[in-house]
Amino acid sequence: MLPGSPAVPRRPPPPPAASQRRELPIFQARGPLLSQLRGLECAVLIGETGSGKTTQIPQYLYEAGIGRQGIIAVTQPRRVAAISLATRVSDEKRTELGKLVGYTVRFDDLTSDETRIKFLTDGMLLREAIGDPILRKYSVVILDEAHERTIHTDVLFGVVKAAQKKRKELGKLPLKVIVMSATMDVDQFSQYFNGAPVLYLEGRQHPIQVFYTKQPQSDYLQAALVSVFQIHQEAPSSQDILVFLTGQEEIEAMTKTCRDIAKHLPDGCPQMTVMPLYASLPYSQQLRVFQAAPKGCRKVILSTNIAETSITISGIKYVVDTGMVKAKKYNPEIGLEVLAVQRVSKAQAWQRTGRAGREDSGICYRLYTEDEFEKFDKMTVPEIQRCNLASVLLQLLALRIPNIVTFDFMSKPSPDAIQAAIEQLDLLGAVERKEDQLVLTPLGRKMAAFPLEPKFSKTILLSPKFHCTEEILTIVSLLSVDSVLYNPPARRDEVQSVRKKFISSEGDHLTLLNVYRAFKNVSGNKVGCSEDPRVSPLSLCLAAIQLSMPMESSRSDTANIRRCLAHSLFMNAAELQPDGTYSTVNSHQLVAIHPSSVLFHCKPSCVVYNGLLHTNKCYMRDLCVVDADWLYDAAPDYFRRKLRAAKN
DNA sequence: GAGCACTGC
Repeated sequence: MLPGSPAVPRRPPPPPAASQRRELPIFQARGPLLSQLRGLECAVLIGETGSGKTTQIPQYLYEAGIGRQGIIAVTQPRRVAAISLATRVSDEKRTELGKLVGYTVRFDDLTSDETRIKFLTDGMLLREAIGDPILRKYSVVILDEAHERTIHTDVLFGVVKAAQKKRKELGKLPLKVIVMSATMDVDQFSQYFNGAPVLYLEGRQHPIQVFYTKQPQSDYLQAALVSVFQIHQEAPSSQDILVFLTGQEEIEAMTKTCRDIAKHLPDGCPQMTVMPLYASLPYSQQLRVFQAAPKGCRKVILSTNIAETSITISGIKYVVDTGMVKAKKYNPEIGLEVLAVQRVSKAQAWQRTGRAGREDSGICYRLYTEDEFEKFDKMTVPEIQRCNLASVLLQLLALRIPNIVTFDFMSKPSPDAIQAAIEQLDLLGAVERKEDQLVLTPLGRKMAAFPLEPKFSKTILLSPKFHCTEEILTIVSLLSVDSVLYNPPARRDEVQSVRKKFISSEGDHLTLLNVYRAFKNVSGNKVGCSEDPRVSPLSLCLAAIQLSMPMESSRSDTANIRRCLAHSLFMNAAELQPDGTYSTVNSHQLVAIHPSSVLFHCKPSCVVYNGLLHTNKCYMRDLCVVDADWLYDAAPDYFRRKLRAAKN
């Protein structure tokens, strides 16, 4: 019921002595590697997992005096990785974390004037670039895990390339760029960085046998179940199994089925302990996958793609890959996110396979035929080509990029997606045309200061007008933490009944506010007491205070809060139709209230929502009941245009 | 009428 904890970094194993650092495969290559890197502006470094590249390269550079004039930055897609790597490297250097070696992630900065090796999230370096587009603090930027192609890494490619060029023109200290990746996309990286040399590092991956099915499988769940129990009957009980499935619902159902079957196994068959693993699972339950099963008992982990990259489990001998993943696509025409079960890419399949060979040789069962595999896409489509670009566009404009359409993307987003993002920012009042160039308005510049989606930044910035800044800050903070109302299928009734106590007939935003107020009372009035530091009310308050916003409370007047939401979410409005369905004001799309909404069983005549998600149906999520009049007041021009369009 | 991959600022 209450906020679940974030993935707190686990303390890494004790630092290896200098001799152990020398045993890493990469140590053999130290000399030649350094002499090459010393002379290069750009390099692409390819290394398997376990090569030690992420922990050692920054140290080698530092020890060899390369880049000592500035800071060596190492970016990571995930906070946990940035923090644990910094901890690891500072231990190896036998220094205190935050001195020579430090890290910066959102709301958590452990660096000092002495810091020379800095681990940070890719998004964080991008944010720093807004204040300093040529990254003058840094002498070296290492973009790690580049093959993951997160939207932030992709934008950083363009930013560091531009910074490098600019610094050269200005005759400043050169910026060295090192792209680190697993064995894919090599040519693309090298080409993009003007033919940068590719250096290969030996890994320490163990051999993995890969098996395909002989026939295509019509039911991958059934096939997975059969595989698990076949392995279970044949393999020694100390060898654990990791199964890749697509989502929470599916994983919970399969967990139950496996447990039921495991209860009725024939004599002589080992015990089995089945554990689900997905991101919205509370942290305490996620932790269970790291505990070794008792002797004579096999661990079977049923996971989403979270175990592909974010969570590494030791002791996995068998991987069962269904070849399916649930992933988001974005349709810019109607601003619709589609979440659908689809085939993985070849790269993803290899990533999954690799999870079987971390400590010893492994075995991977692919529940598809080799012919099917050959038809998979080579790479996963980069995130920048399948999501809403409003946030990124706002950041690029804050970076004063002269022209978004000609920005040097490694993989260009579609013109439609860029256009949709421009329109979205225009509706929010964040952009304007000046001398035929798109620039931020003063409001847009303030919006870029918040580490939030533009529509939520706008809501906060509007809140003083409605005298409800305190409430809006709370609501926006809670919206950004997905575990406030943790709701696993098994405990759904229980959660629903608890939530009933706090339900507001005015919608989900106000229900969240009620929950928070109740939580605050029982937990001793600590503002910002959310266990999840990612977006705490406190940290957003700080951002608001920096913009000198008055911290007013509307107290029991919820109409003002709803007015404020209507004024910032007017482009996400839907009206009840005579036939009982809902239709969006913007594109007359047929939509429904998501079952997780407190308004699911209600029929308010007019609502605004945070976003649409298409799964089996097109659902509105996070709704607030509003007056139709407020919408018109919020954006008269917009609604006049809509009316005209409707008449034509 | 009935359901939510994964990150990140």
